Amino acid sequence: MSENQPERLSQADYEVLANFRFALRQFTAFSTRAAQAAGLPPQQHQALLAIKGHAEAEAMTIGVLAERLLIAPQTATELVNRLAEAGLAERVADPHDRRRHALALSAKAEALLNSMTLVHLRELQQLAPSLVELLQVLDRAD
Amino acid sequence: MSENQPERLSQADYEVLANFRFALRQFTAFSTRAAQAAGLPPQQHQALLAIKGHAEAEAMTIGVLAERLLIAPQTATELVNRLAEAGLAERVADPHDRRRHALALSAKAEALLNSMTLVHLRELQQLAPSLVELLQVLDRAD
DNA sequence: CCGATTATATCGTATTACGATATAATACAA
DNA sequence: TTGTATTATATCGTAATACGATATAATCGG
Repeated sequence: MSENQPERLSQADYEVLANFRFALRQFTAFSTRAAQAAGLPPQQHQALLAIKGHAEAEAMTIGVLAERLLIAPQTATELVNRLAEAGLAERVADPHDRRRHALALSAKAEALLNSMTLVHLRELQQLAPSLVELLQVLDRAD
Repeated sequence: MSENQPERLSQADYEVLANFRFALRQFTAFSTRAAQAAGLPPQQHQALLAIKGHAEAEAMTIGVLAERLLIAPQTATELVNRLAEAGLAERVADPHDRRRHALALSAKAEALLNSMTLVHLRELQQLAPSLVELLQVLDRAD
């Protein structure tokens, strides 16, 4: 790829890809540690972010949450159960379609997510340059 | 962050971060599908890449594999057991330190990893522009 | 108004990672 | 050299969580 000949891979190609995956793992490990330090299983943090970070126009439902987290719908159900037990989110009946359950964050969840998001954005600002460089090396023809 | 005031987060900040995580999930989901289509559990694919993509100078051992995959050493042991059972890698006794086990890929593993890596690099070349843009939005002061 | 579809939920199970712990080899100090 | 700490890998039991199969309830389309 470094010579734009997709058929032949050099050792460097493997190394760049391996380094990219390592960088992604480090970021998610950072995120996991930050969530757990706040008393939050990482997937619950992801759910809070997905709910809060959803375009305000559309309603966030169990099904949409599943799509955004790339998990099966029944897994999203279970995840929302855990969020509810932890007092972080609750189901709000959708008056127009009583099959649907919209999701609302508690004040506690908003506060947690606020501080978590600050920390994550800062971390990403640190990581961004090297990630961008890795991505550009992947793309480079030389 | 979009105004470089780390104390206040806008809705857009949450959305950018949520979109970034979504993009990462999509990439790992792509990778998982590609691995499983090749008959490989995704973590075994990661292990092969980490072994192959390790700088040639240093030996790749169980412990180093654990560091690169960000897993506990005993988990790396179990992973290597599975790789060995699948005929993808084997332990090579280190003559200088008989506690250490170096790791060597089989021809089958090399072939699998070659085609997987080609597909991954192509996918990343597609994804790179939007990932870079997301990262730059995260960093932007406006 | 009825069969098909959609949204969510329940239950049992499988995978896999880890904590606690064990074993073997090496390092290093006295 | 010998004894003890340290390092590298391995074993075992357990816990977390995601999914397949399936169920239930609501809505849609004709």
